Amino acid sequence: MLQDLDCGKCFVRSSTCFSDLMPDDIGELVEKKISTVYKKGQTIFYEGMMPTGIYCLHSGKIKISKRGNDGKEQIVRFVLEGGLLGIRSLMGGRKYSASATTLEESVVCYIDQKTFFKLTTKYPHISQCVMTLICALLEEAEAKMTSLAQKPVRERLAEGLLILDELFNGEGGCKADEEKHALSLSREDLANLVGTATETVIRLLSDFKDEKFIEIEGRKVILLDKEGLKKAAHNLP
Amino acid sequence: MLQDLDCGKCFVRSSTCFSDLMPDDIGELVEKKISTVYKKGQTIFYEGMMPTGIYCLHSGKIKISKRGNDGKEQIVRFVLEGGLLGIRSLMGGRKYSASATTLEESVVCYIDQKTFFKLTTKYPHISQCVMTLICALLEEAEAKMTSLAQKPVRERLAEGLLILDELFNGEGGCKADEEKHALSLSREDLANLVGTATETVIRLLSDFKDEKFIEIEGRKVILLDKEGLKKAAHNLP
DNA sequence: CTCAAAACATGACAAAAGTCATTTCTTAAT
DNA sequence: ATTAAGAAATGACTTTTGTCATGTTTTGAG
Repeated sequence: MLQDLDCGKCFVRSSTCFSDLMPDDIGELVEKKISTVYKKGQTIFYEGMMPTGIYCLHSGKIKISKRGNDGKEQIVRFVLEGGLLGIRSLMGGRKYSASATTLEESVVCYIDQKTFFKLTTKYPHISQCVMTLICALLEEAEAKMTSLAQKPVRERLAEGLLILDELFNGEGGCKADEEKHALSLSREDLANLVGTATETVIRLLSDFKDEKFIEIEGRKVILLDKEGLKKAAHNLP
Repeated sequence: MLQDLDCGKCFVRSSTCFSDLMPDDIGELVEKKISTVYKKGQTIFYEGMMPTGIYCLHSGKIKISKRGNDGKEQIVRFVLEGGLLGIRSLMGGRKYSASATTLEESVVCYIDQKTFFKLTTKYPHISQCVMTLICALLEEAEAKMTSLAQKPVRERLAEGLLILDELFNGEGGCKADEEKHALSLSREDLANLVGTATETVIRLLSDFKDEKFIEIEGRKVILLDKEGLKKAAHNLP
Protein backbone atom coordinates (compact mmCIF):
# COMPACT_ATOMS: atom_id res chain seq x y z
CA MET A 1 0.00 0.00 0.00
CA LEU A 2 1.26 3.45 -0.91
CA GLN A 3 0.71 6.45 1.34
CA ASP A 4 2.33 9.18 -0.64
CA LEU A 5 0.30 9.54 -3.82
CA ASP A 6 -1.03 13.08 -3.93
CA CYS A 7 -4.18 13.34 -6.05
CA GLY A 8 -3.58 17.08 -6.29
CA LYS A 9 -0.44 16.48 -8.29
CA CYS A 10 -1.70 13.37 -10.06
CA PHE A 11 -1.28 13.77 -13.81
CA VAL A 12 -3.56 10.83 -14.40
CA ARG A 13 -6.45 12.39 -12.51
CA SER A 14 -6.58 15.38 -14.83
CA SER A 15 -7.48 13.11 -17.74
CA THR A 16 -10.27 11.32 -15.89
CA CYS A 17 -13.79 12.08 -14.72
CA PHE A 18 -12.20 13.53 -11.58
CA SER A 19 -10.68 16.60 -13.20
CA ASP A 20 -12.04 19.95 -12.03
CA LEU A 21 -12.55 19.18 -8.38
CA MET A 22 -12.35 21.85 -5.71
CA PRO A 23 -9.28 21.69 -3.42
CA ASP A 24 -11.28 20.46 -0.41
CA ASP A 25 -12.63 17.54 -2.37
CA ILE A 26 -9.20 16.68 -3.68
CA GLY A 27 -8.05 16.73 -0.08
CA GLU A 28 -10.76 14.30 0.89
CA LEU A 29 -9.82 12.09 -2.04
CA VAL A 30 -6.17 12.02 -0.93
CA GLU A 31 -7.28 11.03 2.53
CA LYS A 32 -9.85 8.42 1.58
CA LYS A 33 -8.34 6.74 -1.47
CA ILE A 34 -6.29 3.61 -0.90
CA SER A 35 -3.46 3.06 -3.36
CA THR A 36 -2.07 -0.42 -3.87
CA VAL A 37 0.70 -1.86 -6.02
CA TYR A 38 -0.25 -5.07 -7.79
CA LYS A 39 2.34 -7.31 -9.37
CA LYS A 40 1.92 -8.70 -12.85
CA GLY A 41 -0.80 -11.32 -12.97
CA GLN A 42 -2.52 -10.36 -9.72
CA THR A 43 -6.28 -10.04 -9.61
CA ILE A 44 -7.91 -6.88 -8.26
CA PHE A 45 -11.45 -8.18 -8.09
CA TYR A 46 -13.21 -11.37 -9.03
CA GLU A 47 -16.34 -12.07 -11.05
CA GLY A 48 -19.22 -12.67 -8.63
CA MET A 49 -18.06 -10.36 -5.83
CA MET A 50 -20.12 -7.36 -4.81
CA PRO A 51 -18.41 -4.01 -5.48
CA THR A 52 -17.82 -1.72 -2.51
CA GLY A 53 -16.30 1.16 -4.46
CA ILE A 54 -14.42 1.83 -7.65
CA TYR A 55 -10.81 1.52 -8.70
CA CYS A 56 -8.86 4.03 -10.74
CA LEU A 57 -5.80 2.82 -12.59
CA HIS A 58 -2.87 5.09 -11.78
CA SER A 59 -0.33 3.16 -13.83
CA GLY A 60 -0.11 -0.20 -15.54
CA LYS A 61 -2.39 -2.22 -17.77
CA ILE A 62 -5.29 -4.45 -16.84
CA LYS A 63 -7.41 -7.04 -18.55
CA ILE A 64 -11.08 -7.48 -17.76
CA SER A 65 -12.20 -11.03 -18.34
CA LYS A 66 -15.16 -13.35 -17.81
CA ARG A 67 -15.36 -17.08 -17.55
CA GLY A 68 -17.66 -19.01 -19.86
CA ASN A 69 -19.60 -21.78 -18.18
CA ASP A 70 -16.96 -24.34 -19.09
CA GLY A 71 -14.40 -22.21 -17.29
CA LYS A 72 -12.71 -20.83 -20.38
CA GLU A 73 -11.57 -17.24 -20.07
CA GLN A 74 -12.87 -14.52 -22.34
CA ILE A 75 -11.12 -11.15 -22.33
CA VAL A 76 -13.77 -8.50 -22.52
CA ARG A 77 -11.66 -5.35 -22.66
CA PHE A 78 -8.50 -3.69 -21.39
CA VAL A 79 -8.07 -0.77 -19.01
CA LEU A 80 -5.16 1.65 -19.30
CA GLU A 81 -3.76 4.46 -17.17
CA GLY A 82 -6.54 6.74 -16.04
CA GLY A 83 -9.23 4.16 -16.63
CA LEU A 84 -11.89 3.22 -14.10
CA LEU A 85 -12.45 -0.34 -12.94
CA GLY A 86 -15.68 -1.76 -11.64
CA ILE A 87 -17.69 1.32 -12.46
CA ARG A 88 -20.33 -0.58 -14.45
CA SER A 89 -21.02 -2.94 -11.57
CA LEU A 90 -21.12 -0.20 -8.95
CA MET A 91 -23.42 2.08 -10.95
CA GLY A 92 -25.65 -0.82 -11.91
CA GLY A 93 -25.77 -2.01 -8.31
CA ARG A 94 -24.77 -5.50 -9.31
CA LYS A 95 -22.06 -8.07 -8.71
CA TYR A 96 -18.91 -7.90 -10.79
CA SER A 97 -19.63 -9.80 -13.96
CA ALA A 98 -15.94 -10.02 -14.81
CA SER A 99 -12.57 -10.12 -13.11
CA ALA A 100 -9.74 -7.56 -13.34
CA THR A 101 -6.17 -8.83 -13.62
CA THR A 102 -2.96 -6.88 -14.12
CA LEU A 103 -0.92 -7.49 -17.28
CA GLU A 104 2.08 -5.74 -15.73
CA GLU A 105 2.92 -4.14 -12.39
CA SER A 106 0.17 -1.61 -11.73
CA VAL A 107 -0.78 1.00 -9.17
CA VAL A 108 -4.48 1.13 -8.45
CA CYS A 109 -6.38 3.64 -6.29
CA TYR A 110 -9.50 2.41 -4.54
CA ILE A 111 -12.29 4.85 -3.73
CA ASP A 112 -15.07 3.58 -1.50
CA GLN A 113 -18.59 4.04 -2.77
CA LYS A 114 -19.62 6.55 -0.13
CA THR A 115 -16.82 8.91 -1.09
CA PHE A 116 -17.48 8.31 -4.76
CA PHE A 117 -21.22 8.95 -4.60
CA LYS A 118 -20.63 12.05 -2.52
CA LEU A 119 -18.55 13.34 -5.40
CA THR A 120 -21.04 12.39 -8.11
CA THR A 121 -23.79 14.13 -6.18
CA LYS A 122 -21.75 17.28 -5.79
CA TYR A 123 -20.36 17.29 -9.33
CA PRO A 124 -22.93 16.33 -11.96
CA HIS A 125 -20.23 16.42 -14.61
CA ILE A 126 -18.72 13.31 -13.06
CA SER A 127 -21.95 11.39 -13.60
CA GLN A 128 -22.11 12.75 -17.10
CA CYS A 129 -18.54 11.69 -17.74
CA VAL A 130 -19.15 8.19 -16.38
CA MET A 131 -22.26 7.90 -18.50
CA THR A 132 -20.28 8.78 -21.60
CA LEU A 133 -17.64 6.20 -20.70
CA ILE A 134 -20.17 3.44 -20.25
CA CYS A 135 -21.97 4.35 -23.47
CA ALA A 136 -18.65 4.03 -25.30
CA LEU A 137 -18.04 0.64 -23.71
CA LEU A 138 -21.46 -0.54 -24.83
CA GLU A 139 -20.83 0.59 -28.38
CA GLU A 140 -17.52 -1.24 -28.41
CA ALA A 141 -19.05 -4.35 -26.92
CA GLU A 142 -21.70 -4.45 -29.61
CA ALA A 143 -19.09 -4.01 -32.31
CA LYS A 144 -17.09 -6.86 -30.82
CA MET A 145 -20.20 -9.04 -30.69
CA THR A 146 -20.68 -8.50 -34.41
CA SER A 147 -17.06 -9.23 -35.10
CA LEU A 148 -17.14 -12.46 -33.10
CA ALA A 149 -20.35 -13.57 -34.75
CA GLN A 150 -19.38 -12.83 -38.32
CA LYS A 151 -15.66 -12.71 -38.92
CA PRO A 152 -13.36 -15.70 -39.35
CA VAL A 153 -10.57 -16.09 -36.81
CA ARG A 154 -7.89 -14.75 -39.12
CA GLU A 155 -9.71 -11.44 -39.49
CA ARG A 156 -10.44 -11.21 -35.80
CA LEU A 157 -6.82 -11.81 -34.92
CA ALA A 158 -5.59 -9.16 -37.34
CA GLU A 159 -8.15 -6.79 -35.87
CA GLY A 160 -7.11 -7.73 -32.36
CA LEU A 161 -3.45 -7.05 -33.06
CA LEU A 162 -4.27 -3.65 -34.49
CA ILE A 163 -6.49 -2.74 -31.55
CA LEU A 164 -3.86 -3.86 -29.06
CA ASP A 165 -1.20 -1.87 -30.85
CA GLU A 166 -3.36 1.23 -30.94
CA LEU A 167 -4.21 0.75 -27.29
CA PHE A 168 -0.74 -0.02 -25.96
CA ASN A 169 1.38 2.07 -28.31
CA GLY A 170 -1.02 4.57 -29.80
CA GLU A 171 -1.91 7.42 -27.46
CA GLY A 172 -0.98 6.54 -23.95
CA GLY A 173 2.31 4.83 -23.41
CA CYS A 174 4.73 5.93 -26.13
CA LYS A 175 7.91 4.25 -25.02
CA ALA A 176 11.38 3.98 -26.50
CA ASP A 177 11.36 2.86 -30.09
CA GLU A 178 12.57 -0.64 -29.36
CA GLU A 179 9.82 -1.19 -26.84
CA LYS A 180 7.26 0.27 -29.15
CA HIS A 181 5.07 -1.90 -31.34
CA ALA A 182 5.87 -4.93 -29.25
CA LEU A 183 2.81 -6.60 -27.84
CA SER A 184 3.57 -8.81 -24.92
CA LEU A 185 0.35 -10.67 -24.39
CA SER A 186 0.75 -14.43 -24.22
CA ARG A 187 -0.63 -16.47 -27.10
CA GLU A 188 -3.21 -17.77 -24.69
CA ASP A 189 -4.39 -14.27 -23.76
CA LEU A 190 -4.53 -13.42 -27.44
CA ALA A 191 -6.66 -16.50 -28.05
CA ASN A 192 -8.96 -15.57 -25.17
CA LEU A 193 -9.34 -12.08 -26.58
CA VAL A 194 -10.09 -13.16 -30.12
CA GLY A 195 -12.19 -16.16 -29.16
CA THR A 196 -10.26 -19.12 -30.50
CA ALA A 197 -7.81 -21.85 -29.52
CA THR A 198 -4.20 -21.06 -28.62
CA GLU A 199 -2.89 -23.29 -31.41
CA THR A 200 -4.94 -21.41 -33.96
CA VAL A 201 -3.44 -18.12 -32.81
CA ILE A 202 0.06 -19.56 -33.08
CA ARG A 203 -0.58 -20.85 -36.59
CA LEU A 204 -2.10 -17.58 -37.77
CA LEU A 205 0.75 -15.58 -36.28
CA SER A 206 3.15 -17.74 -38.31
CA ASP A 207 1.08 -16.98 -41.39
CA PHE A 208 1.24 -13.27 -40.65
CA LYS A 209 4.98 -13.58 -40.22
CA ASP A 210 5.31 -15.33 -43.58
CA GLU A 211 3.26 -12.56 -45.12
CA LYS A 212 5.61 -9.98 -43.55
CA PHE A 213 2.82 -8.33 -41.57
CA ILE A 214 4.53 -8.96 -38.26
CA GLU A 215 7.81 -10.06 -36.78
CA ILE A 216 8.01 -12.56 -33.94
CA GLU A 217 10.72 -12.25 -31.33
CA GLY A 218 10.24 -14.86 -28.69
CA ARG A 219 6.86 -14.08 -27.22
CA LYS A 220 6.79 -10.55 -28.56
CA VAL A 221 4.90 -9.64 -31.67
CA ILE A 222 6.07 -6.60 -33.62
CA LEU A 223 3.81 -5.02 -36.22
CA LEU A 224 5.63 -4.35 -39.48
CA ASP A 225 2.83 -3.69 -41.94
CA LYS A 226 -0.31 -2.27 -40.40
CA GLU A 227 -1.90 -1.62 -43.78
CA GLY A 228 -1.47 -5.27 -44.63
CA LEU A 229 -3.02 -6.24 -41.33
CA LYS A 230 -5.93 -3.91 -41.94
CA LYS A 231 -6.59 -5.65 -45.22
CA ALA A 232 -6.35 -9.01 -43.47
CA ALA A 233 -8.80 -7.74 -40.87
CA HIS A 234 -11.15 -6.73 -43.65
CA ASN A 235 -11.51 -3.33 -42.04
CA LEU A 236 -12.26 -0.87 -44.78
CA PRO A 237 -11.22 2.42 -43.11
CA MET B 1 -49.12 9.75 -36.69
CA LEU B 2 -51.31 9.53 -33.62
CA GLN B 3 -52.58 12.60 -31.82
CA ASP B 4 -54.57 11.09 -29.03
CA LEU B 5 -52.09 9.21 -26.86
CA ASP B 6 -52.27 10.71 -23.39
CA CYS B 7 -49.05 10.19 -21.45
CA GLY B 8 -50.96 10.86 -18.26
CA LYS B 9 -52.98 7.70 -18.77
CA CYS B 10 -50.19 5.73 -20.39
CA PHE B 11 -49.73 2.43 -18.59
CA VAL B 12 -46.43 1.90 -20.31
CA ARG B 13 -44.96 5.15 -19.00
CA SER B 14 -45.41 4.10 -15.40
CA SER B 15 -42.99 1.23 -15.90
CA THR B 16 -40.29 3.39 -17.52
CA CYS B 17 -37.80 6.00 -16.41
CA PHE B 18 -40.60 8.55 -16.89
CA SER B 19 -42.69 7.46 -13.94
CA ASP B 20 -43.12 10.04 -11.18
CA LEU B 21 -43.33 13.19 -13.24
CA MET B 22 -45.24 16.25 -12.08
CA PRO B 23 -48.48 16.97 -13.99
CA ASP B 24 -47.04 19.99 -15.79
CA ASP B 25 -44.18 17.95 -17.15
CA ILE B 26 -46.54 15.21 -18.27
CA GLY B 27 -48.51 17.92 -20.02
CA GLU B 28 -45.41 19.06 -21.85
CA LEU B 29 -44.62 15.49 -22.78
CA VAL B 30 -48.10 15.00 -24.26
CA GLU B 31 -47.64 18.14 -26.29
CA LYS B 32 -44.11 17.52 -27.47
CA LYS B 33 -43.99 13.77 -28.04
CA ILE B 34 -44.72 12.53 -31.52
CA SER B 35 -46.36 9.11 -31.72
CA THR B 36 -46.11 7.07 -34.88
CA VAL B 37 -47.42 3.69 -35.97
CA TYR B 38 -44.88 1.55 -37.76
CA LYS B 39 -45.89 -1.50 -39.75
CA LYS B 40 -44.05 -4.79 -39.39
CA GLY B 41 -40.59 -4.63 -40.89
CA GLN B 42 -40.30 -0.84 -40.98
CA THR B 43 -37.15 0.84 -39.74
CA ILE B 44 -37.30 3.59 -37.14
CA PHE B 45 -33.71 4.74 -37.41
CA TYR B 46 -30.65 3.66 -39.33
CA GLU B 47 -27.09 2.92 -38.27
CA GLY B 48 -24.94 5.95 -39.07
CA MET B 49 -27.60 8.63 -38.53
CA MET B 50 -27.21 11.22 -35.80
CA PRO B 51 -29.84 10.98 -33.07
CA THR B 52 -32.06 14.01 -32.48
CA GLY B 53 -34.01 12.61 -29.57
CA ILE B 54 -35.10 9.29 -28.13
CA TYR B 55 -37.89 6.87 -28.88
CA CYS B 56 -40.05 5.09 -26.36
CA LEU B 57 -41.80 1.92 -27.45
CA HIS B 58 -45.50 2.16 -26.57
CA SER B 59 -46.44 -1.19 -28.06
CA GLY B 60 -44.90 -3.81 -30.32
CA LYS B 61 -41.49 -5.45 -30.57
CA ILE B 62 -38.30 -4.17 -32.12
CA LYS B 63 -34.97 -5.62 -33.12
CA ILE B 64 -31.76 -3.61 -32.85
CA SER B 65 -29.23 -4.73 -35.42
CA LYS B 66 -25.85 -3.80 -36.85
CA ARG B 67 -24.29 -4.60 -40.18
CA GLY B 68 -20.92 -6.30 -40.29
CA ASN B 69 -18.55 -4.88 -42.89
CA ASP B 70 -19.61 -7.47 -45.43
CA GLY B 71 -23.20 -6.28 -45.01
CA LYS B 72 -24.38 -9.22 -42.94
CA GLU B 73 -26.90 -8.35 -40.26
CA GLN B 74 -26.22 -8.99 -36.59
CA ILE B 75 -29.10 -8.69 -34.14
CA VAL B 76 -27.75 -7.01 -31.05
CA ARG B 77 -30.81 -7.02 -28.80
CA PHE B 78 -34.58 -6.65 -28.72
CA VAL B 79 -36.71 -3.89 -27.29
CA LEU B 80 -40.16 -4.53 -25.84
CA GLU B 81 -43.06 -2.38 -24.64
CA GLY B 82 -41.77 0.38 -22.41
CA GLY B 83 -38.23 0.14 -23.70
CA LEU B 84 -36.20 3.11 -24.87
CA LEU B 85 -34.61 3.26 -28.30
CA GLY B 86 -31.54 5.26 -29.24
CA ILE B 87 -30.75 6.25 -25.70
CA ARG B 88 -27.17 4.97 -25.82
CA SER B 89 -26.38 7.02 -28.91
CA LEU B 90 -28.04 10.15 -27.59
CA MET B 91 -26.39 10.00 -24.18
CA GLY B 92 -23.03 9.19 -25.71
CA GLY B 93 -23.40 12.01 -28.22
CA ARG B 94 -22.66 9.67 -31.11
CA LYS B 95 -24.20 8.37 -34.31
CA TYR B 96 -26.52 5.39 -34.09
CA SER B 97 -24.30 2.34 -34.23
CA ALA B 98 -27.25 0.09 -35.03
CA SER B 99 -30.64 0.23 -36.70
CA ALA B 100 -34.07 -0.32 -35.13
CA THR B 101 -36.66 -2.34 -37.05
CA THR B 102 -40.13 -3.44 -35.99
CA LEU B 103 -40.87 -7.16 -35.74
CA GLU B 104 -44.60 -6.48 -35.65
CA GLU B 105 -46.83 -3.41 -35.87
CA SER B 106 -45.57 -1.00 -33.23
CA VAL B 107 -46.41 2.38 -31.77
CA VAL B 108 -43.39 4.50 -31.00
CA CYS B 109 -43.25 7.87 -29.22
CA TYR B 110 -40.47 10.24 -30.21
CA ILE B 111 -39.19 12.78 -27.70
CA ASP B 112 -36.81 15.43 -29.00
CA GLN B 113 -33.54 15.83 -27.16
CA LYS B 114 -34.30 19.30 -25.82
CA THR B 115 -37.44 18.09 -24.11
CA PHE B 116 -35.66 14.96 -22.92
CA PHE B 117 -32.66 16.76 -21.45
CA LYS B 118 -34.96 19.28 -19.78
CA LEU B 119 -36.53 16.35 -17.99
CA THR B 120 -33.25 14.68 -17.03
CA THR B 121 -32.00 17.96 -15.61
CA LYS B 122 -35.15 18.46 -13.57
CA TYR B 123 -35.45 14.83 -12.43
CA PRO B 124 -32.11 13.26 -11.49
CA HIS B 125 -33.87 9.92 -11.00
CA ILE B 126 -34.38 9.76 -14.76
CA SER B 127 -30.63 9.95 -15.35
CA GLN B 128 -30.12 7.38 -12.65
CA CYS B 129 -32.67 5.10 -14.25
CA VAL B 130 -31.13 5.48 -17.69
CA MET B 131 -27.70 4.75 -16.25
CA THR B 132 -29.01 1.54 -14.70
CA LEU B 133 -30.56 0.52 -18.01
CA ILE B 134 -27.36 1.06 -19.93
CA CYS B 135 -25.29 -0.76 -17.33
CA ALA B 136 -27.61 -3.73 -17.70
CA LEU B 137 -27.24 -3.62 -21.49
CA LEU B 138 -23.47 -3.61 -21.14
CA GLU B 139 -23.54 -6.59 -18.84
CA GLU B 140 -25.74 -8.48 -21.30
CA ALA B 141 -23.56 -7.51 -24.23
CA GLU B 142 -20.47 -8.86 -22.49
CA ALA B 143 -22.24 -12.09 -21.67
CA LYS B 144 -23.28 -12.42 -25.29
CA MET B 145 -19.72 -11.75 -26.43
CA THR B 146 -18.54 -14.63 -24.28
CA SER B 147 -21.25 -16.88 -25.58
CA LEU B 148 -20.45 -16.06 -29.21
CA ALA B 149 -16.74 -16.56 -28.64
CA GLN B 150 -16.95 -19.82 -26.75
CA LYS B 151 -20.10 -21.79 -27.40
CA PRO B 152 -20.83 -23.93 -30.43
CA VAL B 153 -23.80 -22.93 -32.57
CA ARG B 154 -26.06 -25.61 -31.16
CA GLU B 155 -25.70 -24.24 -27.65
CA ARG B 156 -26.11 -20.66 -28.79
CA LEU B 157 -29.29 -21.51 -30.64
CA ALA B 158 -30.79 -23.33 -27.66
CA GLU B 159 -29.86 -20.33 -25.52
CA GLY B 160 -31.32 -17.96 -28.09
CA LEU B 161 -34.63 -19.81 -28.18
CA LEU B 162 -34.88 -19.72 -24.40
CA ILE B 163 -34.07 -16.03 -24.24
CA LEU B 164 -36.59 -15.23 -26.94
CA ASP B 165 -39.25 -17.23 -25.17
CA GLU B 166 -38.55 -15.53 -21.86
CA LEU B 167 -38.58 -12.16 -23.57
CA PHE B 168 -41.67 -12.58 -25.71
CA ASN B 169 -43.76 -14.85 -23.49
CA GLY B 170 -42.26 -14.45 -20.05
CA GLU B 171 -43.19 -11.19 -18.36
CA GLY B 172 -44.52 -8.72 -20.88
CA GLY B 173 -46.83 -10.06 -23.53
CA CYS B 174 -48.76 -13.01 -22.08
CA LYS B 175 -51.17 -13.77 -24.87
CA ALA B 176 -53.74 -16.48 -25.39
CA ASP B 177 -52.41 -19.94 -24.78
CA GLU B 178 -52.24 -20.90 -28.44
CA GLU B 179 -50.20 -17.84 -29.28
CA LYS B 180 -47.98 -18.40 -26.32
CA HIS B 181 -44.66 -20.13 -26.66
CA ALA B 182 -44.69 -19.52 -30.38
CA LEU B 183 -41.70 -17.58 -31.61
CA SER B 184 -42.25 -16.02 -34.97
CA LEU B 185 -38.83 -14.83 -35.94
CA SER B 186 -37.74 -15.95 -39.37
CA ARG B 187 -34.96 -18.52 -39.58
CA GLU B 188 -32.81 -15.79 -41.03
CA ASP B 189 -33.40 -13.49 -38.04
CA LEU B 190 -32.66 -16.39 -35.75
CA ALA B 191 -29.39 -16.98 -37.60
CA ASN B 192 -28.51 -13.29 -37.37
CA LEU B 193 -29.18 -13.35 -33.66
CA VAL B 194 -27.17 -16.45 -32.95
CA GLY B 195 -24.38 -15.65 -35.38
CA THR B 196 -24.56 -18.47 -37.90
CA ALA B 197 -25.89 -19.38 -41.34
CA THR B 198 -29.61 -19.80 -41.99
CA GLU B 199 -29.14 -23.39 -43.13
CA THR B 200 -27.41 -24.25 -39.89
CA VAL B 201 -30.33 -22.87 -37.90
CA ILE B 202 -32.77 -24.93 -39.97
CA ARG B 203 -30.76 -28.10 -39.48
CA LEU B 204 -30.41 -27.58 -35.74
CA LEU B 205 -34.11 -26.80 -35.36
CA SER B 206 -34.83 -30.16 -37.04
CA ASP B 207 -32.47 -31.78 -34.55
CA PHE B 208 -34.27 -30.11 -31.66
CA LYS B 209 -37.56 -31.29 -33.10
CA ASP B 210 -36.27 -34.87 -33.34
CA GLU B 211 -35.14 -34.58 -29.75
CA LYS B 212 -38.65 -33.37 -28.77
CA PHE B 213 -37.38 -30.07 -27.41
CA ILE B 214 -39.52 -28.06 -29.79
CA GLU B 215 -42.36 -28.39 -32.24
CA ILE B 216 -42.31 -26.73 -35.63
CA GLU B 217 -45.50 -25.43 -37.20
CA GLY B 218 -44.75 -23.67 -40.41
CA ARG B 219 -42.46 -20.86 -39.42
CA LYS B 220 -43.44 -20.96 -35.80
CA VAL B 221 -41.32 -22.66 -33.22
CA ILE B 222 -43.03 -23.92 -30.09
CA LEU B 223 -41.00 -24.83 -27.03
CA LEU B 224 -42.00 -28.18 -25.56
CA ASP B 225 -39.15 -29.03 -23.21
CA LYS B 226 -37.36 -26.03 -21.78
CA GLU B 227 -35.31 -28.14 -19.41
CA GLY B 228 -34.02 -30.13 -22.32
CA LEU B 229 -33.14 -26.93 -24.14
CA LYS B 230 -31.35 -25.64 -21.09
CA LYS B 231 -29.22 -28.73 -21.05
CA ALA B 232 -28.56 -28.32 -24.76
CA ALA B 233 -27.58 -24.71 -24.08
CA HIS B 234 -25.19 -25.91 -21.43
CA ASN B 235 -26.62 -23.35 -19.03
CA LEU B 236 -26.17 -24.69 -15.55
CA PRO B 237 -28.87 -22.74 -13.66
C1' DC C 1 24.35 -21.09 -14.30
C1' DT C 2 21.11 -24.90 -14.30
C1' DC C 3 17.01 -26.92 -14.72
C1' DA C 4 12.22 -27.54 -14.48
C1' DA C 5 7.99 -25.45 -15.69
C1' DA C 6 5.65 -22.89 -18.73
C1' DA C 7 5.01 -21.12 -23.16
C1' DC C 8 5.51 -21.79 -28.01
C1' DA C 9 5.38 -24.47 -32.25
C1' DT C 10 3.95 -28.04 -35.59
C1' DG C 11 1.70 -32.10 -37.56
C1' DA C 12 -2.15 -35.20 -38.10
C1' DC C 13 -6.63 -35.76 -37.71
C1' DA C 14 -11.62 -34.96 -36.45
C1' DA C 15 -15.44 -32.17 -35.86
C1' DA C 16 -18.03 -28.14 -36.74
C1' DA C 17 -19.93 -25.01 -39.63
C1' DG C 18 -20.35 -22.70 -44.07
C1' DT C 19 -21.59 -22.73 -49.11
C1' DC C 20 -24.01 -24.00 -53.13
C1' DA C 21 -27.58 -26.31 -55.53
C1' DT C 22 -32.12 -27.98 -55.61
C1' DT C 23 -36.68 -29.04 -53.94
C1' DT C 24 -40.72 -28.23 -51.20
C1' DC C 25 -43.68 -25.54 -48.60
C1' DT C 26 -45.94 -20.84 -47.11
C1' DT C 27 -47.54 -16.58 -47.72
C1' DA C 28 -49.43 -12.69 -49.52
C1' DA C 29 -51.04 -10.25 -53.52
C1' DT C 30 -53.88 -10.31 -57.47
C1' DA D 1 -58.73 -19.36 -55.58
C1' DT D 2 -54.38 -18.92 -58.09
C1' DT D 3 -49.93 -18.07 -58.44
C1' DA D 4 -45.54 -15.97 -58.04
C1' DA D 5 -42.17 -14.67 -54.53
C1' DG D 6 -40.12 -15.69 -50.57
C1' DA D 7 -39.03 -19.06 -46.74
C1' DA D 8 -37.89 -23.32 -45.32
C1' DA D 9 -35.82 -27.76 -45.91
C1' DT D 10 -32.36 -31.05 -47.47
C1' DG D 11 -28.21 -33.10 -49.61
C1' DA D 12 -23.40 -32.94 -51.11
C1' DC D 13 -19.34 -31.00 -50.52
C1' DT D 14 -15.57 -27.74 -48.86
C1' DT D 15 -13.43 -24.95 -45.64
C1' DT D 16 -12.46 -23.61 -41.20
C1' DT D 17 -11.39 -24.47 -36.74
C1' DG D 18 -10.60 -27.34 -32.77
C1' DT D 19 -8.19 -31.24 -30.44
C1' DC D 20 -4.60 -34.25 -29.28
C1' DA D 21 0.01 -35.59 -29.40
C1' DT D 22 4.60 -34.39 -29.38
C1' DG D 23 8.72 -31.75 -29.78
C1' DT D 24 11.20 -27.27 -29.04
C1' DT D 25 12.23 -22.95 -26.98
C1' DT D 26 11.99 -19.51 -23.37
C1' DT D 27 11.87 -17.95 -18.80
C1' DG D 28 12.41 -17.42 -14.14
C1' DA D 29 13.51 -19.53 -9.52
C1' DG D 30 17.06 -21.24 -6.82
